[in-house]
Amino acid sequence: MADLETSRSNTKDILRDHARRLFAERGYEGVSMRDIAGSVGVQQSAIYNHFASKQHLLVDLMVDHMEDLIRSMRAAVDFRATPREQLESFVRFHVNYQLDNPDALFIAYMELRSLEPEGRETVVVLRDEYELALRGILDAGDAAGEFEVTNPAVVARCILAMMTGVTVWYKETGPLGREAVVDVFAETILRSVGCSSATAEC
Amino acid sequence: MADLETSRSNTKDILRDHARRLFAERGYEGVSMRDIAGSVGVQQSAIYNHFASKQHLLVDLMVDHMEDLIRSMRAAVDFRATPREQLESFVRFHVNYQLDNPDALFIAYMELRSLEPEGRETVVVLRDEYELALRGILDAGDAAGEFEVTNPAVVARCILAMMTGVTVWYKETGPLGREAVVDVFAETILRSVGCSSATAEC
DNA sequence: GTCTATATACCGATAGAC
DNA sequence: GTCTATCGGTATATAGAC
Repeated sequence: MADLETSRSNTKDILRDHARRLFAERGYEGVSMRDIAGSVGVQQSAIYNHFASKQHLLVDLMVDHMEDLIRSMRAAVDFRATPREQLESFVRFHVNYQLDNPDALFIAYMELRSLEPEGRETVVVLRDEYELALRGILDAGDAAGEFEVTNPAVVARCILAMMTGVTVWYKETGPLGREAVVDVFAETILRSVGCSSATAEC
Repeated sequence: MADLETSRSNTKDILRDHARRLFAERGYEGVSMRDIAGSVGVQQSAIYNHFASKQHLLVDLMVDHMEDLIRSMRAAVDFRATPREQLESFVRFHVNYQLDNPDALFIAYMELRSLEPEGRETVVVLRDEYELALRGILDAGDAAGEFEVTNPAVVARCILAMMTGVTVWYKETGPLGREAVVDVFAETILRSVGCSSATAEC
């Protein structure tokens, strides 16, 4: 299909790319349809040929992102491995994904409040699905005696919050390389569940 | 001073309380001066008797919050104690403060982008001061051999992100008590620096 | 599918009466 | 110090020419 190859450069996709960046930078409420159109180089009314409203544009971005995130996570984590290996894979996947797609993840985390009830419910279901995958790893590790986790539900949210925050401060141009950051996260999080690569426990 | 006793119920303080809640719920850009005034029960123009602009109102909220946060942290953490005790005090203080003042902390974390350069610089200095206090504890513990921290600067930010995220999901009315949440944070974070109350190491 | 022009509503901020 | 009234500007969304 030739269409698939050129779909990345059609107006709709370009609009999505610019809207994603602007929403992440200034927030949904802080960006106008004129801002998005101006960034792309079209008139404001042209957006309505591709999205029914500003709200539909936000929902489109968030749902597509969550579906891609879950799909990618499932491809990156081998759920037949040991809980320790699953957790390390999950963390390394998530931090890398976060650094590759900082805007999409930041929006998914922050702009739930800007969604009207219908779209909000759809996104929350997807977010819970992702969170439950991590919680399942913690539960399994706890049951197998590999981890020491007082409360898997709380710890899962702590771990996600810690990782999601990385985009707030990490700059690719800074003194710290990406691999080093990923390593620190993997080590810190494995330690936090009582499981360190430096100990014999795991 | 009788003035101090009644200052909590004057119009300016009431405006601050309502603005803080609304900014946290919908974001700075998502709240209008009419929204704030309507919530308090005055006309929009009355706000300008107390704050020069919407931006001044935001800066006022953020600076006051950061100063109170730092003052309270210094009162709660005994910097003559061992690094382990300092870290546990810091974490327990922060999570409790976060649960007592979820809106103020959420705004300080999220609305830096809504600040114009002048106010932004003021708030960033205060935020760095707070972050450096935590980083100092990690450095001291690392130097004393009590902690295993690969990169104190990164870990300090991880710990803060983890704690700041608690307000996103924690509901006081939920199944988990506040003390239990604070305990999980203290335990998880001490573990993440290679230091657990269950081990002989600390 | 993009344009210009416009409808309708709301925005932050100010002026002046009381 | 709060009110009513209003200014100039911008918001989302739509209509209709091309």
